[in-house]
Amino acid sequence: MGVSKKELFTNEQTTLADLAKAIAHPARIAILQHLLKTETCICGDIVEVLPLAQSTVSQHLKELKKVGILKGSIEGAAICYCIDPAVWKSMKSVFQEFFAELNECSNSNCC
Amino acid sequence: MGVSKKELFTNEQTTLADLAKAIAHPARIAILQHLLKTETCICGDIVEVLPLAQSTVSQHLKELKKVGILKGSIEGAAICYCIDPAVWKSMKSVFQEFFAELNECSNSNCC
DNA sequence: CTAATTCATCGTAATTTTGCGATATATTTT
DNA sequence: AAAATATATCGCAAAATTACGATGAATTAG
Repeated sequence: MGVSKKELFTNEQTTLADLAKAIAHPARIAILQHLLKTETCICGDIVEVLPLAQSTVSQHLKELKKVGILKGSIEGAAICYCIDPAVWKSMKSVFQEFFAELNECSNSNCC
Repeated sequence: MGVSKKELFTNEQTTLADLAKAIAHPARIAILQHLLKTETCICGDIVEVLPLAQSTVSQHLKELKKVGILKGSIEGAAICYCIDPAVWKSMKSVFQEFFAELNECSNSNCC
């Protein structure tokens, strides 16, 4: 049974896994890259740059909002989506620290 | 319909998404952390450090092998799992470059 | 006020992921 | 050769993800 066993892992492990999951879809990468490229917030043209239906894009935006990378603010009829720089930097650190942990293997038997 | 539309995205986007997906589960983070902590390859005690069945752990190992972070070598009756330092470093770079792309938003209307 | 626009949510369906037990395969031990 | 050990794979079931169209809610335009 595909029961979720996430309660059996540490907070650090589930946090990193959740952050990774947030960017574990090309559509969400595309959304973030578009925001990074334009260097500003997006007020209404996200759906146009993605080959997906509006409702699907909205779901992906929701997942990015869930981990806090994106924040949306109401701007009249439109909603502006921005990358939260603080969360972005914190995410960057989390990944950086994880990837920094590698030391070369000292076991001459297998590496 | 949950159709996969990954062919509609760039290689860069799907590559990053696939790498993120590889570490998007606490069990796989735990496996990697254990390897990082012991600073050597693991020959046979992976299942013991995880709260999951042997077959489930084997599946998670398979997913890590799929993106190349892990490589396994037969060592008698056991199989030794090692982090591939080259793949690890390349992964580190991919994430680093992605996270380095942030410039502060220049739109004073919303940020 | 009404129509149009923008985005979220709901309902539904297909797909993928997660997990386990059972079984298969390979090696070592006895 | 037989038993024990280690790991992979199969088959299945539950859950999560992905996607879409339809609908709802809020705002702006006319």
